[in-house]
Amino acid sequence: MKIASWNVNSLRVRLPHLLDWLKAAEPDVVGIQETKCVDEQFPFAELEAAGYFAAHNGQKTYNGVALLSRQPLVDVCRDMECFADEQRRVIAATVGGVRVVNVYVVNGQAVGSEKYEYKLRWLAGLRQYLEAELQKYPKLAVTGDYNIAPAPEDTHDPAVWEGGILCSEPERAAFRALLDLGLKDSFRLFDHPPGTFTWWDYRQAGFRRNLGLRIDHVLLSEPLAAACTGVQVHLEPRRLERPSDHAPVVSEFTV
DNA sequence: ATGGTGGCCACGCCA
Repeated sequence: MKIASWNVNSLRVRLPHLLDWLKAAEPDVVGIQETKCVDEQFPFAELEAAGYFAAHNGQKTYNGVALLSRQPLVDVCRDMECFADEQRRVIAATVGGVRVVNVYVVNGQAVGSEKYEYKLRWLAGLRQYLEAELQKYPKLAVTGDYNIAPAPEDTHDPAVWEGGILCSEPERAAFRALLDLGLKDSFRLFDHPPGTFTWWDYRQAGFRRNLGLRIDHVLLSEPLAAACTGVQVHLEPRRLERPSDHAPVVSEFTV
């Protein structure tokens, strides 16, 4: 079984890339972020033809998250009960006994900004939400664009990034608070080459120069972490013409 | 040099 996370930066633009990648990678479940479309524009038919059930929590222009699955998606939920939010950033569903929560965490723009304060409030809400989900579902996977690089080695140049947005201590503390619930950063269960990232700025030839960050993560509860056999970043879609600025992250399981 | 690239949408916002 494979559970993946991918920020596609507009699903309508990236649908051909997504369909090609689904065929090549054969993930069982995919959390998609930044669909940037309303539910009426979501390509249910194309994804069904590709063999995937889908659930979407969309809005116009910004944000928007979806779950794709080869098996039916059960008990779909589109908000965090404990945190009211007009922005569409969460979707959760149960697939074959595994609860999958897919999140698009607030970017935060700049440390100290209003959006940054919203990001920290949002992450506190996420912690509370996931704490309750873990009570209900021992097998929990949390896919997402977290917009947090957990450690200096998750940046191409700590001198540039440390203390700034995506890398500030309060953001990292909020990420650790999620792990403190009993979740594992699945990527760190395995060894990876230095400079393994999931996002590269479109500007300044960031991908070609590997000026990246690791900000997309699949967190796993203990039972799933114990069954996880590997985590990979798929660079192929990032090499294409008109790519998303993010690459897919795939966690693989024995079951 | 406070730029730069891209998506949305039609100008500025957001990342």
